[in-house]
Amino acid sequence: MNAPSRRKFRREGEERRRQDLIEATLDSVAEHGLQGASLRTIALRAGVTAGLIRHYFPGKEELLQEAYTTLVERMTEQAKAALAMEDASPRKRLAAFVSANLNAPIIDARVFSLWATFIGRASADPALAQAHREGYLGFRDEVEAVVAEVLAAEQRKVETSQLRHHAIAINAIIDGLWIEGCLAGEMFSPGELAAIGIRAVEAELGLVPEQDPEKPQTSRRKLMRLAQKGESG
Amino acid sequence: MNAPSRRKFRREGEERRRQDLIEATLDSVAEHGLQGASLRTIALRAGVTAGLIRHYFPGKEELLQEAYTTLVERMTEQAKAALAMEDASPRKRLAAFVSANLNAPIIDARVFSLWATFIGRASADPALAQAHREGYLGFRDEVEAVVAEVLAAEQRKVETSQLRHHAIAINAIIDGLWIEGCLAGEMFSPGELAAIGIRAVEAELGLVPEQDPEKPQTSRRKLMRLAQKGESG
DNA sequence: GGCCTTGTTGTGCAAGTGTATAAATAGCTT
DNA sequence: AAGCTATTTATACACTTGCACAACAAGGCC
Repeated sequence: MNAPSRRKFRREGEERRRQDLIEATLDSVAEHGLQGASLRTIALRAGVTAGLIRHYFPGKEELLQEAYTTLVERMTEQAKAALAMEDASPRKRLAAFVSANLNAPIIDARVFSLWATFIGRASADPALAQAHREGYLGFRDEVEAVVAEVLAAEQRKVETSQLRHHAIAINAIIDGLWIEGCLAGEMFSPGELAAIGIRAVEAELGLVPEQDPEKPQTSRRKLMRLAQKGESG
Repeated sequence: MNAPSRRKFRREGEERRRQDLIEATLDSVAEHGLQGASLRTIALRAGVTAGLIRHYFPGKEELLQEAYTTLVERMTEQAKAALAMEDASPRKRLAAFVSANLNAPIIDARVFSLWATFIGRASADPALAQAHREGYLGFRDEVEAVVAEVLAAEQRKVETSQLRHHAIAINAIIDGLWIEGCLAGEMFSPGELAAIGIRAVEAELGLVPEQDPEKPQTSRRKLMRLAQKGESG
């Protein structure tokens, strides 16, 4: 009779369990920060007991590192996916890329919380720092590639240093707007951030605003004034 | 003889002690994150014993909140200080503002680590979220004010919604570059980030690039091409 | 069915946590 | 010099933490 009644359990495949544990870790960190993400909390969320974690990970630190790596991969992968449209014009692809990065699901409070929590430790933890840098540089390279295509399509030649500067600036625009959207999404109407971002990116590249059929004179006048000032200076 | 030899101590003024404890808290968080910032660690750093903290703060949470408030105040204050130059032209002031935000001491790994650590908890902690929002909106209002001055000096009229969009975009540019500089300062040559930022901001506002005495034709040609495209579109 | 491997649970432990509170003493007041 | 008071130390406590390990049972294999 009242045998200690051990908890029933199922044996899951290794890959599945590891992924569940990583997901539970990310959930815990997003909700309660690194301090609130204890092995017991994580295990509870994953539907297992704490001891099991040690069977898949050498220690807590390794679990957190794998969780962060997973997060970075997921973020960059999602972001780059927006560049996949092969057929569209470079300019349209760039706009789609910016737009995708400034809407759900990339604009997301949970992901931002995770990003900030981990990145805050980057200056103290070389492993985190490197994981970030790789993700960042990969992202920037993608940006630089599209920018090069856009400028080529506009038949404009720029030096490589200028290209790099464009990529850095555009990356900053996207990052900055991403943060604002994640932290205070309700302050912006739907699509507003994307519109701001696209306009800012195109301004950075010196692209002529697309003709607005409503009032085409505006941009024409603006351009004339620009040219005039150029002559006089 | 061997009396238990209690530790010697000095009585400091309340203001001084509170400030020391807050500074020790910020140091601890910057170095080891929220998880590593225990009362004992903080007290050790401040040169007191842990029990004393309870004499100045109701609990750990309140100490952390005051520390974060202090941090935000310090950051926004420093940033706004760059706008103080009353005599310069609006455009020069804007450039100086951008430049100040993209150089030391505002570009600083420790401050960034603190910012990220705390902001990562903002979506879960309403108090942190509000502290951030107030600081952010204050900053953006400053940006918007300078932008308005700059555009007025250029005799350009823009709607208030457009003004807001400019401020949001410029804010994003500064934030994004600030992050890049804090996380990977050594990837940029001195002044490079500021140069990128100023150019991006001026492009956002549609300001004509300042005439480069070395090769003035370049920008003139560029402007002519811009104007031409405007005519044809 | 019975066995074996190993994924999984449960318990134990030392170290560390925030909080509470008693004891001591620094420095002002008189 | 003596006394007071409030700052500061020190200790206690209940609780959590990461980690180690022994016991167990799930599910494949023969």
